[in-house]
Amino acid sequence: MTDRVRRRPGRPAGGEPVVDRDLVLDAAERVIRRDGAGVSIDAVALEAGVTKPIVYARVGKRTDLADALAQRLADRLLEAAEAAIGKRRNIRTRLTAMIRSSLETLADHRELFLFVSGGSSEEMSQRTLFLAEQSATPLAKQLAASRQAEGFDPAVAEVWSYGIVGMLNMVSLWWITHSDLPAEQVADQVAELLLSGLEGSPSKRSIRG
Amino acid sequence: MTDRVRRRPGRPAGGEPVVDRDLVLDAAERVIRRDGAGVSIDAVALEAGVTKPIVYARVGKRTDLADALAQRLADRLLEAAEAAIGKRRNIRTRLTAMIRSSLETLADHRELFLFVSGGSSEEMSQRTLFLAEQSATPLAKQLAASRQAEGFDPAVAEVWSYGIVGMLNMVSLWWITHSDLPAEQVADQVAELLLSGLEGSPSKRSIRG
DNA sequence: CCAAATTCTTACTGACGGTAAATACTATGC
DNA sequence: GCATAGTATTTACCGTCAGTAAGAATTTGG
Repeated sequence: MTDRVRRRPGRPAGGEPVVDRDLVLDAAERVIRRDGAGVSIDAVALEAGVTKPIVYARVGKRTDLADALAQRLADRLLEAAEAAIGKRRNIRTRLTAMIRSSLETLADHRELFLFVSGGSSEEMSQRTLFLAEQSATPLAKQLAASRQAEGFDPAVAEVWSYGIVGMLNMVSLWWITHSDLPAEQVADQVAELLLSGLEGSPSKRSIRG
Repeated sequence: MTDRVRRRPGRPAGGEPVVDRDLVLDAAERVIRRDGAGVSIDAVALEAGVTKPIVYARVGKRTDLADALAQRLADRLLEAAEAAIGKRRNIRTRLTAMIRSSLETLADHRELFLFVSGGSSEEMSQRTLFLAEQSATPLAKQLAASRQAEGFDPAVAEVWSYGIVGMLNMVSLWWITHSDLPAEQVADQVAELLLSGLEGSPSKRSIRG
């Protein structure tokens, strides 16, 4: 696995690079899943069967690697959410399904999530916001539209979508690392808060304990 | 300031340690505020007028430093929130004041916030959760009590408080780094979402655009 | 068959977290 | 007073890792 035979140096036949960017990213995901979020670039290179400068040539610095993996994670989150929502029409059902799929997807990519969420200070906040933005933008659009349709001010959409993403982010982090409640229950509770708020009419619905 | 004259090695006169833990932490805050969240331990030591091993002797590893500073930040957040809430009784007013003070406190300690939120993956999540827990626990207690009084299941309190803290966290990060809306307006919007939820009765209140 | 272009590796640098060992001072016993 | 023990501090070091420069191996073009 890690002691894969290394290429000899030299220009490869056919004028094609030995590994392309996606293969490096795949390898990065594998090794992060296996060895945790603290992997070194050397470990990624080893897993990909190449050496460090190749990783730099294909994907760039560590920050760029994290950005690229964040993009992949965002794509997967979006895809999973769409699949989970499916043909449901009820707003609460849709929201709950979305939250639950988000929880489960992040749990499935636990170390990748930690890798992407980690990093040093400035870079990390940029990336977190990027990830948030990816998830938040569709949300914000939908929110703005529906708010406007109901006569609300749509200006809340931006703040709200960041807020919602942050809520999901933190709950996921907590759930993944410190809780063993079933995903369904957590999703229900978050959906309840998001839909009805803290003052939500008490008689409206009972929450699973 | 940084070119402070260095002591020669040896036990200092008077039998008193040269600096205590709090002085090191103060120095760390100063240098983080000045030079950003990416500071090295050497820089902290230099700012404190001592050398690296002293920093390790007083506060421990980098993680411990971050933990200690997170604790300070949490204290400050709590203090500011209590001062801001003051004698207000209305729940919406209280919540809005709390959110606004949180935004402004974090903006005031921007780099410190980034330092504490940063760090490497596993450590960072621990600390984020710790910070969240510090802020969330009082909230959770209050929530549980009031929910129970209204006939709700209080089990939502834990999930909700992490969710609320996450929302605040992300909105703060976004606001600090990417927005120039007035704090008051952002606080209003977040409070609206938290109190009434996405489905909040449209006629209830108009939001400042 | 030689030269140019390309791809990859070896080998290095610089910075930083963390620690061991040496150094300088105080305090105590005789 | 003087040696001895003890402690606070610095110097000097190690290992790791991100990032890069220089060189080796191979193919393509003439």
